[in-house]
Amino acid sequence: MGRKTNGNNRKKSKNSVEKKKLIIRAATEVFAGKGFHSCRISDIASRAGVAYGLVYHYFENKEEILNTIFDKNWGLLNSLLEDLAGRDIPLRQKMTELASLILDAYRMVPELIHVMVIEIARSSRQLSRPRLDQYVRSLEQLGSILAHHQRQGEIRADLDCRLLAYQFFGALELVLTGYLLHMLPGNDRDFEAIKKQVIDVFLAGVA
Amino acid sequence: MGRKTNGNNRKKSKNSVEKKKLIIRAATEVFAGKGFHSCRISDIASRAGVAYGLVYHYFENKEEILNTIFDKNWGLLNSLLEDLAGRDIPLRQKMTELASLILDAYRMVPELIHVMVIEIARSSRQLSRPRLDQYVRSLEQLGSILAHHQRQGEIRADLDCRLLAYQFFGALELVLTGYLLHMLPGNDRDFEAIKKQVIDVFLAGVA
DNA sequence: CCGTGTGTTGACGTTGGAGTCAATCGGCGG
DNA sequence: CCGCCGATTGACTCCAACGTCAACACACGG
Repeated sequence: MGRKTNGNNRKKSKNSVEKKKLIIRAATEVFAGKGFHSCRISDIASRAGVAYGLVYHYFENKEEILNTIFDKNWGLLNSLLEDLAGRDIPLRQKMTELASLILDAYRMVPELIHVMVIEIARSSRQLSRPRLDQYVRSLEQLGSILAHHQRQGEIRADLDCRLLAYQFFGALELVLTGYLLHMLPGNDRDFEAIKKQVIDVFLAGVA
Repeated sequence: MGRKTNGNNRKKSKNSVEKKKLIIRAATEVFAGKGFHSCRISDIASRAGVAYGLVYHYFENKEEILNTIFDKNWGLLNSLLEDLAGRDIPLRQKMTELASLILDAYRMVPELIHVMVIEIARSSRQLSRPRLDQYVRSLEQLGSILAHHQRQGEIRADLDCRLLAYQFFGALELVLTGYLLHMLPGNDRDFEAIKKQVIDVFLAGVA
């Protein structure tokens, strides 16, 4: 299968990195399709078109695959949030960028988002500590962004911003779940309308 | 263990009904503690203080236990929603009753709510059809309640009530999750404040 | 007082699937 | 051309947990 191993470093061939990605992609699809718990390593291997044992060559176990998927992608969300915290733009624009990242990501790679939202976020008990911390960090970050705008008078003073962050995230998340479970029908035009409504209602609610 | 089997019907002694409840209670605690997937039947049996095999005397398998828990309690939610749909009271009062049912239930039996929210609602793939249907039905019911008030002019005409239902539920749910995962601290006083804020923001947002 | 039933027990057989590993492949450097 | 070493394979071992089942307990009716 491998071709030229060009002048990279010796330890990891370029090919090996590709293989790892291949397995991650396959795992994402399988997790989305059968769920994390009910799929077997062999499902991932055969979906990726590699031997059973190879999965263990690249990953400790199933859990580590899930963690890898989570870390890489949740990191994107966190860095957007950190970025937004530093920028001096209207609240609406911040909320729009946040909602866009999440909803657009779904449009691009629905299986990935399925795994992120359904399989990981709510596993609670088996959600390993680092995972939970990232989750919490996102919420806290959003909370402090909101608090900043509250000081500017854009948000009513009597509201708890920490709680508001949970409310907004929750609303976004269940709307997404509706799509994931095919409860809500939707095409691209609808998507923009949804984004708009979620943000409008939130902003009108806190103003 | 058994005492008098009084003049009940012959098939099921009163005692047997109690035993079944005992197992359900134990299962709820265990599910909440270790998660549905990672707990064993033997965990439930020993928590209930009964023999392993007895669990199979009362239930087909682990899945059926979960379904039993779900059905009984989600039914309560659905009947409240149906009730609210028929009553002629202000929107605020309806939302308050709904939020109260959910949040107060948590205050009474946190482990149960933990299982309902975390373990069941988001299992999606393995969520058996009847379960999913009940879930959807609740959302639809709330959606039509909102639509009714929209016709009365209490909700802006440009909003999609179906989507609003998802937004409200989602907000409530993630706030609850915050508590369940101990991300949000809370005592009884806070609880009322939270309920108020979630409803206030929603109503202000849709008005 | 025995016979029948449901209630209850825990050891046992089975199995799905995780994780191991010895063997083979294949590219690259020498 | 050779030998090394990472990449790759899939058969095999092992075990946890499921679900079964034969036997025992105990209450009641006859």
